[in-house]
Amino acid sequence: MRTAPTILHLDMDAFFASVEQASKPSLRGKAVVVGGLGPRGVVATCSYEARVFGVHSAMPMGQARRLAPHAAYLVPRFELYRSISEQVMRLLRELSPLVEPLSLDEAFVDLEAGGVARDAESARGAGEKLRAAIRTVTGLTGSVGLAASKMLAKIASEQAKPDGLVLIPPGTERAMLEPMTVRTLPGVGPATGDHLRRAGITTVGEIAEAGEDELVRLLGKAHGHALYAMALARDERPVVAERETKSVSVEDTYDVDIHDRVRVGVEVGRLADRCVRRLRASGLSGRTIVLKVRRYDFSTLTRSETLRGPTDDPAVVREAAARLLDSVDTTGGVRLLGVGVSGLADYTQEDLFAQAAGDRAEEPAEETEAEPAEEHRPSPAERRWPAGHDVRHTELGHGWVQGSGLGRVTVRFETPYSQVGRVRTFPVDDPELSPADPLPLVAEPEGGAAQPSSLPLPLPASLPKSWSGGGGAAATSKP
DNA sequence: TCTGGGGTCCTACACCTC
DNA sequence: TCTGGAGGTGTAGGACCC
Repeated sequence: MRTAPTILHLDMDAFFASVEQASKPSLRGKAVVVGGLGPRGVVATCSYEARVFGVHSAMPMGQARRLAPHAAYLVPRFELYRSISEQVMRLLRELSPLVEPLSLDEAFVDLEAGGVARDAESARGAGEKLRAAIRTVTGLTGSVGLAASKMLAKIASEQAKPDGLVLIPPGTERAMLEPMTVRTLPGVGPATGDHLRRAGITTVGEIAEAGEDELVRLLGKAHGHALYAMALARDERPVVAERETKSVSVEDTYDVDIHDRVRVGVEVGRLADRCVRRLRASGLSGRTIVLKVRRYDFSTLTRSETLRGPTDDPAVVREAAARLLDSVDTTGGVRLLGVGVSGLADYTQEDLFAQAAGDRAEEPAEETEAEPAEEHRPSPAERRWPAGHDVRHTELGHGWVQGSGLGRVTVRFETPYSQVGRVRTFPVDDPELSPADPLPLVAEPEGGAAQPSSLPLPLPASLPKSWSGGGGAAATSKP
């Protein structure tokens, strides 16, 4: 393990919710919950103000609404979050070529590989400059952890939240870890946590005391060895810049369980098409087709089939998924269906079966979302005007959708740079109202690309010209 | 109260080949 | 020739992460 705390973990604070607060002045300082708004939606992220009421990620939306009835409930806008994430990742790459993104709002950086830090002092300096640059470029806050390994850097950034920086000095790691709960360690979730608790192990120190053999006996070889090493603060995993994709999948949870077997088949076909579109967009093909079914009672099963060679042919994937569905009992209803492809390759093998199926194989339509099934369509108002999305009125200017329904849409007219705006309600088909692209969170400087000279880090190129976050977010277009 | 979506990794077992 | 492993592959499920 390295001797200097030169691995940095960045975690943006309440990312989706913070982006929404930055783009909507009326939500600043308020409880904001972002997630699926349907009857089976869950919370993706919520602001710190919402957490005060006990709301947290992965919580069912209904429960969140009971805990925080006055919070703002918004549909995620992944295109917008992705574009802001790219700005942040560019700042990280200014520090080092070794940047490992974990998600839109989290990444590891190897500062030593970038030559920007050799010791605790220079690492801390780089971390503080990064936080300042993120704030300047995006207007958002991120928390930074610095340590000699990935595991410890991640624990440090967790301690730093919100809007802070924590550095774990080398040599202090074991003493720091000992009293912490086992759930602090990556890879210990509810099941492993319970397992350990039943064996009388609740702290990291107790894992170390129990010994490696006992851990392996309790949790199996891989998990046991890994956890024991982590408890001793041993983590040699390098920061890896490029990760190969191992599988591509799509799935949908339905607002109401599907009982009709024909309809289940139709949905599986749609999911197969969507999965192939994603596969092709990444220039990939795959050999193993996986069907996932979650039944009415939440029991989940998967069925898979491995083909002779990789394919990206929609007809082949549809047919394989249909064969897999034949082996599944769906009486009682299904709440979720999914189709995935693994065993990926970056080439396809024309197999005879695909050629035979060729005549029947029409290309999947170039749509971004499959049409939801007729009987579960969201109302036209909800579909056209998702909560939180940006709109433009010919006279009143830029705003966002506060809510819609019953033929009306309520809009608050404000921008990231304005005061709190006023609310107006319109008929959903008002010709003066149209969906709009999100605005950058930080106003571009006068005259375009010119940047102030006092910035702590070089800025990336000016914001993307096309901010295409408008229509795509999934939650309200779900069947 | 009622549990998303998109992934990764591990384990266990059956089956096959050497 | 028979038999018992070892090891690879395919399949299913579980846990975990963000």
